Amino acid sequence: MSNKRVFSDRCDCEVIHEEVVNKVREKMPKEETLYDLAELFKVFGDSTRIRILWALDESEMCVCDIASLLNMTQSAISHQLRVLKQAKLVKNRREGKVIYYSLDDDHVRLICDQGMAHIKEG
Amino acid sequence: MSNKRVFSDRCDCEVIHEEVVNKVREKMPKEETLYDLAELFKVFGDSTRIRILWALDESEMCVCDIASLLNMTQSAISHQLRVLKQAKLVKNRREGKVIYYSLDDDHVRLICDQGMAHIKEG
DNA sequence: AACACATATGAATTATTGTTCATATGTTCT
DNA sequence: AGAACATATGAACAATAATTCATATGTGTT
Repeated sequence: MSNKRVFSDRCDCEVIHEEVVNKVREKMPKEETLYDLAELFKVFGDSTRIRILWALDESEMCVCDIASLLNMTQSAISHQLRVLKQAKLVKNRREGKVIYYSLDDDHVRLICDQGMAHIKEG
Repeated sequence: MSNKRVFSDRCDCEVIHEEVVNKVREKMPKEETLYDLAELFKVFGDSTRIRILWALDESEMCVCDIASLLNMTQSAISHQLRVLKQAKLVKNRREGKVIYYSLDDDHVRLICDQGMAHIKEG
């Protein structure tokens, strides 16, 4: 076990286990990748969006229906659907005036299920 | 297919597919559960915390090591570790002055992996 | 007991983000 | 073309949260 101590730039304390830190550093994904991952989870990290995702897992729905279901304004829902779409979590199709939203892929359900499993253990 | 239209409280538009909405409403988990789920994902939704989780997946580490690895202050890391611990995503053990943090359960990895899978498809 | 060190924490500041309000876009129907 | 409706969007406001700074706590060492 190494106990060398090295000052780093912005850390006000010292590295205690340099070897471990170096080993872990090598295995870390690119900064950018982890940033993107955090951005993805940020999308799941809002109760309005989670409720939308959960609802769409049951059935495709139009914006008004979702707004009514969640008792929120059409505008608020529309803004959130945009966020979900940018994250490629939902897709939509148009049928006349009405736009139907649905889940875009299976990861959504898997991620939610894992999250639920964690909560239920509490 | 039902096309009844009903005004709802706070929605500025009308329910278009009442049956669908009612069916979905029945299947929705309790409001509180989905709130908790969102709170969980919120914890994953920060790049500092995601990097900490990823690092701890490689090896248990002390606070200084993590601070050094991520080039951040000890204080910032400590604050985030508290958030992670409250969410039961990490645990710690003391060895003298040093406190080692590690992942608390397997969901962390599974959730991260699903998230990564989603990103990589993009 | 005094000191050094690893970590934790409270308050302040800055940054980010969700919702609202007003309005714009795009579609259907007459 | 104009009216009605479903949805989208930009700006403003309010709420939340991440980091910093100063300092406190807890442990080991001399």
